[in-house]
Amino acid sequence: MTQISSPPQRLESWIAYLRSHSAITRELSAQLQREHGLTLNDYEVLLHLSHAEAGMMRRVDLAESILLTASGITRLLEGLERAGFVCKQTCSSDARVSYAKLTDEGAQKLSEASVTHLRGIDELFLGRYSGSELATLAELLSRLPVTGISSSACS
Amino acid sequence: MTQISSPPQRLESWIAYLRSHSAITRELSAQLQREHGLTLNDYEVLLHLSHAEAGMMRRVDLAESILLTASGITRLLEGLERAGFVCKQTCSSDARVSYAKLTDEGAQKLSEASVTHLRGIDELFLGRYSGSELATLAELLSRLPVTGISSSACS
DNA sequence: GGGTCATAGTTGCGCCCTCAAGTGTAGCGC
DNA sequence: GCGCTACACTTGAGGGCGCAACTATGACCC
Repeated sequence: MTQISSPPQRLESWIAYLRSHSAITRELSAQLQREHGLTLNDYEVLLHLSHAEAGMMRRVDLAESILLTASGITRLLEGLERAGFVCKQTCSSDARVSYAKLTDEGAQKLSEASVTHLRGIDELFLGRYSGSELATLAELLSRLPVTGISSSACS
Repeated sequence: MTQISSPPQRLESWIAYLRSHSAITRELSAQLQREHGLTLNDYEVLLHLSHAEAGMMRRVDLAESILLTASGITRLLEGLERAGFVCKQTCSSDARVSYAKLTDEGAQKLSEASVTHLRGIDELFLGRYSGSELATLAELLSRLPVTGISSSACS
């Protein structure tokens, strides 16, 4: 058993990665939930929509951009639609697709939530590094996979 | 809206962090599930137990070490007990605590799963960096929070 | 037009996890 | 011994999400 009795040096960064992610997202998620009633993924969706042309995206693209499955997006948007932050929009040229469109309330909500959320991210993540360290980190992390959903997404 | 219309440079590492984690854990989890019927957390539990004195730990300590709530651990261990990989052990000096103890089958399972899993981690994470990069990464990640569960966390 | 295949989206089912509330002990001051 | 608080753990309810199966459309070919 000595073979696994002590975590190899190599694994340390992996473990730190896992644990930190768990701790940080739990905290950020709780914050967002408490103060704005949003999930981390809710927030991400609003954010992506706000960056998109005309504030709308195809559901499938939305799914890919926040790394959720198609069904995940359906349910997530369900909640956001009920809350009035996004609305459905059909596509005239292809009846299969439907867009999710950010509403004014959604944009409003996003900008409110952004304040808290960005502060949280800063506290728990960004604020712990200098500018150059952040750049290093970004470079290192950018080598990691970012797909994994269906689609083969030859991104 | 221009205020959030383009993700600030600062946020890039945060986004990479989120996305990579999502992609990697989904893949590893699927791998582990497919080939061994284990969750990522199942695996972590077995691993922690294998490192522990006498192969056993208090449930509450186990919870903290894999960043799960008390109830999460109860349910997770439920599954592992049913599968015969861990067993319950009472404490003679304090009737409140019960230990989770790694069984021989559990140790066996762990060592089987380790092969696949370590390979997966290597492919998706470790293998993308040189030794010194790994050290840098480990150092950077070690500055992030690692608690957030109950305990004090009166946040 | 009628096959065949790819794609967008939804739904049923089930897992994992959290939160809040509840049970059974332990320890402490009286 | 009797309350009181602290702690370890369990349970019930509910949410988020993935997987697989399904529907509806579009594209292509004969």
